[in-house]
Amino acid sequence: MFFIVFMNKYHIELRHLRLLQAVAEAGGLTAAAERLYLTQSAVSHQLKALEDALGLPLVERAMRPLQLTAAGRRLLALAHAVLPQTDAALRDLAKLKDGDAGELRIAVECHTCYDWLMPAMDRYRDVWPGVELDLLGGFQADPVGLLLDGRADLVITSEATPRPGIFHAPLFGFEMLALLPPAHPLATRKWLLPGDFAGHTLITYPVPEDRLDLIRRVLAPAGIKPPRREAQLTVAILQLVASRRGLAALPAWAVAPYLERGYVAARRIGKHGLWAELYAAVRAADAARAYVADFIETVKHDSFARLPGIRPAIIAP
Amino acid sequence: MFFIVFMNKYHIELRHLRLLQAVAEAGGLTAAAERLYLTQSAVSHQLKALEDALGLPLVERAMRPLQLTAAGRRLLALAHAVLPQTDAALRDLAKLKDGDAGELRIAVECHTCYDWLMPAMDRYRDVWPGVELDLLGGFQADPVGLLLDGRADLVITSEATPRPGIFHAPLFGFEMLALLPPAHPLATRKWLLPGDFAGHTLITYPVPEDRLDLIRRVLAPAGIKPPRREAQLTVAILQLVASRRGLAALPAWAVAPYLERGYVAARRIGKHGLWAELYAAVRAADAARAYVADFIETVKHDSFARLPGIRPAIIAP
DNA sequence: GGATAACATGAGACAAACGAATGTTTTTCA
DNA sequence: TGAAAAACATTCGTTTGTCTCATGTTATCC
Repeated sequence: MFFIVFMNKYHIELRHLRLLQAVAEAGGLTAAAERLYLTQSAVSHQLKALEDALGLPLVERAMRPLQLTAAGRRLLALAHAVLPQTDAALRDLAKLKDGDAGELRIAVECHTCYDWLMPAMDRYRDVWPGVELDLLGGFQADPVGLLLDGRADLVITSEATPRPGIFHAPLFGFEMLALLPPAHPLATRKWLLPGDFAGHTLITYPVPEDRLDLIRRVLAPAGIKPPRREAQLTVAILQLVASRRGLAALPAWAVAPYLERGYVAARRIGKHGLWAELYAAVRAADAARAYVADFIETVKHDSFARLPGIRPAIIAP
Repeated sequence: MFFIVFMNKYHIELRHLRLLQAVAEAGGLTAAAERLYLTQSAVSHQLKALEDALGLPLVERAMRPLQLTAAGRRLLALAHAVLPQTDAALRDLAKLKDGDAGELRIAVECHTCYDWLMPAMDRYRDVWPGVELDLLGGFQADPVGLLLDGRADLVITSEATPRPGIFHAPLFGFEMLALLPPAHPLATRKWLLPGDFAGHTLITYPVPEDRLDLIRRVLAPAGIKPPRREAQLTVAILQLVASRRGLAALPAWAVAPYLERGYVAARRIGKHGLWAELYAAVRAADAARAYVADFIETVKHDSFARLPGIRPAIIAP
């Protein structure tokens, strides 16, 4: 045979662009694998296959955190151009299929969640103008019950206990950080242990103890019951911590702007940190509706783009 | 289990967009399959899988030629937006790999080929401004020999006889049509047989008989040797046919504009027509160079977009 | 300089894609 | 209108590709 049949102009696929985007955003293969719900091995294999096919390295391997090469950046630019167009097209197809109108009454369990929910809702409104969005106010003892009552259509919750007729879509995992005054003695520590909270007042939102992850999952098991003081607003909690009235625990994303200004200090709770997860609960009958599924996708995508220190949700057992 | 895990948001791939584009351009699954170098079965399977995943039909099946549905047209719009961007990115990556400069001295065997070669070269120049393009003029007895002599870098030829060190890239297949004066008695026939040429003058380009497909593959095997008259230019040949000086055979694409005006009539040669193929011959060492491979791709793509009545090349044995 | 986290690699399991053969529907033409 | 031809669909077996598991290697952090 005198000549090679080189018909096989390698065919790049959207899968590869999604991979590269995840690697670039997550800053590493392992983190990218989590986002894509794949193993690290699969990501490594796929990236290598892509690089081999192109004949060019896409990431600088001899350095961590990983950096993209010039070729990688060019392909990432393609991903940024192409993937949103693809999403828009799929959204249009979904509208052709199920219609573009609907109603979404949203109840929120977690106080700080409004921080990211508002911008996500704004983005959602742009692409689903025909969907009526409503936010339900006030504290709810059993927010998921609102779904079954027909008084809400979607609930943001940190509980994913399976219930008949309810579908829990995982959103993301986030870290709760302990907050202390800037010059507090505990600030010398890399992370805090349950005992460190003894003898301090705990400043919290006005919710029952079993809704506070720090108490339910860390302090109560260790038999520690610090006195509580309640505040309605995030800024109020921060102000009380800064003025040495006690300690608090808030999601990392909620305090990031205050940490930058040195207003308070933050430390991990336990060596690996205290992680919680958020879910969007919907009626099972609604889970397949395009405007519902896309709201959940929008929230996830928007959160990963905006919130620091969050990680993909661990899929429910 | 109370709820479905609907993680599987279907992942559309570029392969699907290429498929849909091919179906839309070719006007049917079978023709699309030829262009994609797949079987009709594979195309049917893939399209059905895509439609099932989207939950929407993309083509109107109860009607031929096939028509796209609204959903199909929306997805085709995505393909038209996305695929050129992808090609551009891959071209940029190729330039990163192999550089963006080169030299391409092109020899052309077939007289009419300039019709499509010129516009294709213009398009190529836009994306490879660093490549020096030259057209070699004059008739060549052995054009592929120019490659081995180092006097040309690419030859457009209808011969694909394997030769050491030469790679033949198939471009496309085209039909040779017999041309006759508009009111000629033979014009009542659906197609012409070898015997129909007996007793008529054959008007041809000034090349040896073995370069004329009509003589070599149809008339000579049938033992028919009509008198020849030569003309340099395509319009001259057409003018001679129109003024009843004889018959001719030219590629379908070359005569299409004249047929529309009723200047001459055209008929198939044999029931299934007389088909020929064109190849781009390059030195094997050059076949992998990005600027060479992309020239070939550009010619193919441009030809299919512009030339009527061509079909994908049958891959060489 | 050892422990740890992150990436690479090889082998096997599994699923998706493809092709050959064949069935069905639509179109064409007598 | 009815037979032949062309085009699309379907079934089944094979091939190809993708993922995971287990393990090896490399970089980073104290």
